[in-house]
Amino acid sequence: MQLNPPQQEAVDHGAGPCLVIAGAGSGKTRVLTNRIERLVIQGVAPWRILGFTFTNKAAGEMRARLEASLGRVAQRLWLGTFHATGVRILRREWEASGIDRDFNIYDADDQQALLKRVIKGLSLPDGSFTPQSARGAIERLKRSLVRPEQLTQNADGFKEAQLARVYKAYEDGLRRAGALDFTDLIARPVRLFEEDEEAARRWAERFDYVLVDEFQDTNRLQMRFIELLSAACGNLFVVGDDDQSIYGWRGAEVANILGFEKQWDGCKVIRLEQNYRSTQPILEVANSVISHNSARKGKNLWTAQKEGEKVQVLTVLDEDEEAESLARRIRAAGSKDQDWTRFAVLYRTHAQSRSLEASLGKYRIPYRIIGGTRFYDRKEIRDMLAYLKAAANPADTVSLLRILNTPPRGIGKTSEARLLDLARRKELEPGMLLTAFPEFIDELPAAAAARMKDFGKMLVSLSSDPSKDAAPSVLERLLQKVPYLEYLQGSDPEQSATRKENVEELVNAAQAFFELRLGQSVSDEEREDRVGTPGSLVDFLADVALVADVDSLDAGANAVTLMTLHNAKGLEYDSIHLTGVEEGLLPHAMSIGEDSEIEEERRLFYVGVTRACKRLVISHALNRRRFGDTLPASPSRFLNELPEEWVQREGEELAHRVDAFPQRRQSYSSSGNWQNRRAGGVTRAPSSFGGDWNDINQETPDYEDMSQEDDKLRVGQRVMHPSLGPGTVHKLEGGGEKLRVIVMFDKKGPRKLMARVAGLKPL
DNA sequence: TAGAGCGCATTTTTT
DNA sequence: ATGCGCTCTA
Repeated sequence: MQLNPPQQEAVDHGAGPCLVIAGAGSGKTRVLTNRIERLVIQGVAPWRILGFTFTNKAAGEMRARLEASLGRVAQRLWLGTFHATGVRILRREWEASGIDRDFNIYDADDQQALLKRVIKGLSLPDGSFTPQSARGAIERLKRSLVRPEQLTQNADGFKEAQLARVYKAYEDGLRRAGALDFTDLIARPVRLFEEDEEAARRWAERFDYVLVDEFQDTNRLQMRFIELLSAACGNLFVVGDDDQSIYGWRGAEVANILGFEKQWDGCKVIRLEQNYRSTQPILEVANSVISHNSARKGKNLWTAQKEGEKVQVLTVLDEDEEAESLARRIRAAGSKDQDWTRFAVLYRTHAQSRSLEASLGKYRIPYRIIGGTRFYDRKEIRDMLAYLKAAANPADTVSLLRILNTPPRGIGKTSEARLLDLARRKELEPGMLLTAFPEFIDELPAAAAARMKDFGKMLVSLSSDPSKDAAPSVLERLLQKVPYLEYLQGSDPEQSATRKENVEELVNAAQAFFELRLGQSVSDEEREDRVGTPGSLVDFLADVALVADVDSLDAGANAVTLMTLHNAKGLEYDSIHLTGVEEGLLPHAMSIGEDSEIEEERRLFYVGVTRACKRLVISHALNRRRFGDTLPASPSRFLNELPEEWVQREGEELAHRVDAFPQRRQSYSSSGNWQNRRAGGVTRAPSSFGGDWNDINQETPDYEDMSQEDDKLRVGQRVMHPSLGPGTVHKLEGGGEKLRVIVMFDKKGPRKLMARVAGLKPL
């Protein structure tokens, strides 16, 4: 398909700043990829092009497309999220930034665990901060590049002085654990550039073209980052849609896009208003609703697809009926060709997925959920990762405390408190006491001391060198040494099966990651951004830290997709069911009041509507369960903003029935059962790593057998290769003449070799 | 120290 | 409804 004139103009834009206002479905991804392609073809070095995307997945897809047209050079493009790019820079600038080269990344959960400990330790008056509120406040400060010392000096009032203390202690905690939080990943490079002119110039001069996708959702800090990195070339090309700005709560500033023209002299503005995705009725609905917003550039999407069914608006009695009717519709529409990937069900909050899941399960429609409790957020996975992180870095106190007594090993709260106290007196991290200074532990009561020393030994034995040991091997050793699976068994039987599966998934993910690295030869330049030997524990942990759930959305699974409106950004489906369009939910109760917040909710609605290609069903229930009991719900104000000629309403008469609002309804699904369906129905992408590892035998290596099979090579043996250097045997495959060996080389990472010709010498 | 039992807040959205 | 943190008992 050919580009239309404004698209072509954007692709061909030369030097200088350019703002592309790209309406929903107007082909902005095509514009971005074609533009990068054009630049490279005209001779711009790929590594001098810097592109920011909103998710890792978007970056991956863009790179894949470019690889298809440009070939391998596309791998050298700087394409990624702000966070991933920040990490890349920090891996090279760790010294100048005053951080560890192999810094840890703390996510929201880790941050809160740390804050909880910090707040407790400061003994502030009557819980003036919850971990959540402190995290929010600190994040805002970091986004404005305010450091703890500055806040301490300029604290305005008692409350802020308290916050300054929390902030300071939190930063100390991060530093001692060698960790950065998400915001640091951008704030630290920005701070470096602002304080070190030379570094700022070095990095700005690295890039000839800077491109930003989803520009409407950038915050001030990210904007600063962009400015600094494009300062030398001035070729800043941003693409976005002010009507789709839905991350204001996370600090995103629509002002970045609304004021872009003014900020950048000689900025070219291009508008993409032809929509290639949706039919006319859908677009009419979208346009009509969004026109009620005032803070916008204003545009009118149009489509050549004049045919199309009207948008349906359904009134139903309650959420169970909503789920039921939606499942029936999907069943009817999808049973012909059984292609479930064409359908998506959207909602405002994750909690709404429960009844939807129940109905889909009942009708035997395969589905998967994006987000919610993300894979890497599950307790069992976090526990496993905490073990791995603590093994890699015992000073990571957040991880260490998480697993100190999980599974229970007789180190309870009292012992933990004593350990922390001892650590404070010795000015060492608790993990360092346990792993490196066991003699100090003897100062504690004997019984607990013995258990702690055992724990420390176990931790040390997991990996002799985390930056060289293969990630899957360490994980296997962990499962051998810690009776974690047995511990799961103890919990409620419904859940324990699922949890075990999840642990297996993690083992698979580690394995897949290792196999992915096996196939990659890493250039010296790329190695600068990496940490640890490819495929090693440290490498794995660094990769896992940045993964979000949308990133693992596996297009292969034939299933209906369930997700929040936020997760749906950038995606499209033939048929969209937009559920729970009620006051209090969309717009959400938390955002009713402020006009600007209502407008953001309206944009969220708009995003939902514009995901649909052919069919859009919007539903609202007259009763909704909240916090356990059922309350009446009124239709969303947005439903009054629809153009009636393009809409077909159904079930409206329900609202006038006397019995539509019963005092209190019992939930009629037999309680507790949806868990079951969830476990059966969810098809989870195995991991974020797309590596092809089918040809690899996944069995757990059997150490005994291997040593009998070949007396020279066995798993775990140290070997020397003429050109690849020293390494450790990771796995043996096949036998006799065909014996192949996977070796984890200290410098080069994993390689698969024919044993007969590899010329390996045992060490 | 661990597990049971009770009261309480929780649900907005996520890189 | 559920999950967490707190208290109390074995």
